Amino acid sequence: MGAPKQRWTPEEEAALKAGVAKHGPGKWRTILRDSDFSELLRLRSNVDLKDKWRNLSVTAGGYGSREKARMALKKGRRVVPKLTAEPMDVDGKDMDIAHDAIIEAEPLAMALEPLAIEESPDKSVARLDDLILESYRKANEPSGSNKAAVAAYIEDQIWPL
Amino acid sequence: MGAPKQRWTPEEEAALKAGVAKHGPGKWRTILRDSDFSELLRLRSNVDLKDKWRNLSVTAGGYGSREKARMALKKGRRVVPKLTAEPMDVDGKDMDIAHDAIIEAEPLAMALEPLAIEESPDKSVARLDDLILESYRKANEPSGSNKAAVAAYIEDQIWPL
DNA sequence: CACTAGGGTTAGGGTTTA
DNA sequence: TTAAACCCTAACCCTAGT
Repeated sequence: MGAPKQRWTPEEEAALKAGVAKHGPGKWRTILRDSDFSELLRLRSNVDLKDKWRNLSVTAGGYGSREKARMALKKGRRVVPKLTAEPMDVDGKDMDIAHDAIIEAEPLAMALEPLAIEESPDKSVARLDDLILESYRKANEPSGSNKAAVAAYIEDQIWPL
Repeated sequence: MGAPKQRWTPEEEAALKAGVAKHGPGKWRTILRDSDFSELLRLRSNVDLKDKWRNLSVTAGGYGSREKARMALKKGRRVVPKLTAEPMDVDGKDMDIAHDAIIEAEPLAMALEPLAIEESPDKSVARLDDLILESYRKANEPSGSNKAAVAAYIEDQIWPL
């Protein structure tokens, strides 16, 4: 059998997040070709990136950081076979939209000028933009410095757990 | 207040084994959809099949109740990234390997590859036949139903003359 | 033909039950 | 206490649409 299963390392995860911050979500192949990330993500396909980003979006929805309302579920006697492994509505669509709004609002590469923080009632949005800018400023200073560190910086600041 | 556990019957177990022999391990949904097994496994989900197969694999290892061959597995790293449209290796070379593996496989549940039984009615069928019977023999005893009849039924469904 | 989006399925660690 | 059955969900697959 071919693929045992590849768990995402923190470095890969950070690289993906930085890549999305730079190019925007949906630009998986672009992120993969970007020399800033191609090394760290060399073992991942564009589809892998897409799937991982989806997972991140779902878990970032709050379940991950503060999950405890789980044991409330009760189990009933099964009468018919479980049709599918969870049809469940764990789609996370809402979260995806939120993320897209944040990231796509201003792909980092174009956002070197002061961000047009038109309104953004959600303060987390403004904070996010600042953090990305700051981290990339740092990234460009020490040439050839550790990309993973930069990405990890972004990660820790934005998605702390 | 609990979910009543539904123990696997010998018939279900035999159907699962036959299904794996026909489609290979990991094709749980395929096995479930196969009309040869859908009747017997109508109360089981694809995840149930997977879990049961795992249990069988552990048991087939021959470890006593006091042995535990727990998670000694380490995570290997994939060497090359999976391509978007990965070309599957279906040139028959793998079939030979799989065939050998099956013949030598003593813990039945260890490593089976899908076999194109319908396409290649050769002597490997007889080998498989023996394996299924053997594994079935291992499955239980006392219940009133006729085990041999069940096994014969399954075999007839899979390998009709 | 290459890529992405999104639903579906599997793998494997964790949890519960008997 | 243990093992079979069941749960959770990240990772991976399939495929329509572009």
